[in-house]
Amino acid sequence: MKMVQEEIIRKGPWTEQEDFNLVCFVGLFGDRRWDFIAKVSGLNRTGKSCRLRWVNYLHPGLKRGKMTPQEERLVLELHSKWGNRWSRIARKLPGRTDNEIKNYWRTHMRKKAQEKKRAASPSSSSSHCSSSSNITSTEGGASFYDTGGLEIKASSGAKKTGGDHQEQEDEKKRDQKEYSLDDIWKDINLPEVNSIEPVYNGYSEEACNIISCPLMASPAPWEYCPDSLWKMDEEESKMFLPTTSDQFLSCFEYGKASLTG
DNA sequence: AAGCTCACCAACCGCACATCT
DNA sequence: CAGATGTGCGGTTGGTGAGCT
Repeated sequence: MKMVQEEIIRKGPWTEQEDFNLVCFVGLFGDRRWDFIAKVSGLNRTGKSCRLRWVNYLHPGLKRGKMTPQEERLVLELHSKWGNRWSRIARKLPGRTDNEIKNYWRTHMRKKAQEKKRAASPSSSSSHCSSSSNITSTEGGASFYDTGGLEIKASSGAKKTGGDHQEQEDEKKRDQKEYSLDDIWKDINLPEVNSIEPVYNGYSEEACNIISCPLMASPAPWEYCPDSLWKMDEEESKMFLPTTSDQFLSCFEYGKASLTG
C-alpha cells in the first residue's frame, strides 16, 4: 500500500451534518460505491462506515419502532430455519435491518432464555434441559444467540452462499433439517406460523409511509424521496428545497469539484 | 438523590465473497 | 489468472437512558 492515508478517519456517532452529507452523496452517486462516496464526500469516514450508516439508519425505506408481534414471530421462525443469517432474515422483513433484527434477537431471546432457565432450574429436570441446552449454555462456548441453524457451525466456512438461486436451493435443503431452536421456540410457545411471508400485510403501507414513523418526527430531506433523492415529485421537492437547497447544492458542487479535481 | 443494573441501539471489526484491473 | 479493491455479513463492543434499590 503506497497510498498511506494520513487523514484522521472519523469514528463514533454520526452528526446530523454528516448524515445530511452522506444522503446527498448517496443521492448523487448511488449506494454502491461506498469507498468513493466516503472520499468524495469529505466525511473522513470509511466506506464501510458510510454504508453501515446508510443501511442501518438513513435508508428511506427503514421502518422504525417496536417490532410487531407478526415480525417477532417471523424473526423467530426464520431464525429457527436459517440461524444467524441476519441479512437474509432481514430481507423477509421490509424496513428492518439485519442489525436491528440481530439486536432484537440478542436482547429478547436472552430475556426469554433467562426466563426459561429460571423456570426450569428449580426443578432441575436434567432430561428437560437437553432440548434447550443451546440457548442456556453460553458457558459451553456458544454465545446465547448462536442457537438456531445448526448448519451455521457446520458450514461456518460458507459464510456467504452463492447467488440467490443458490441460496434458495440451500434454503430448501435447510428446511428439511431440524434445528435446536425449534425446541427452544416450542418452549417459548411460538404460535403456529404456517408460511414464511414478508410482513407486508398491514404493514407495507406503514413501512412506506416513512413520515409517520416515530423516529422521523423531524422531517429530513431524504424522507420525501423513498427511492432516491432524484425521484421526488414537484410537490415534494418544494417541501425539500426551501430549507435545504443551499446545503444540497453545496454537496453537489463539492462532489462535482471532487470529481473534476 | 445517588449508585447500580439492565435493555437497547449504533457503530466498529474481521472475515469472506464479488468484482475489477 | 492472480492480485487488488470494494462490498456484504455476522459478531462484538461501547454508550446511553430507564428503571430499580
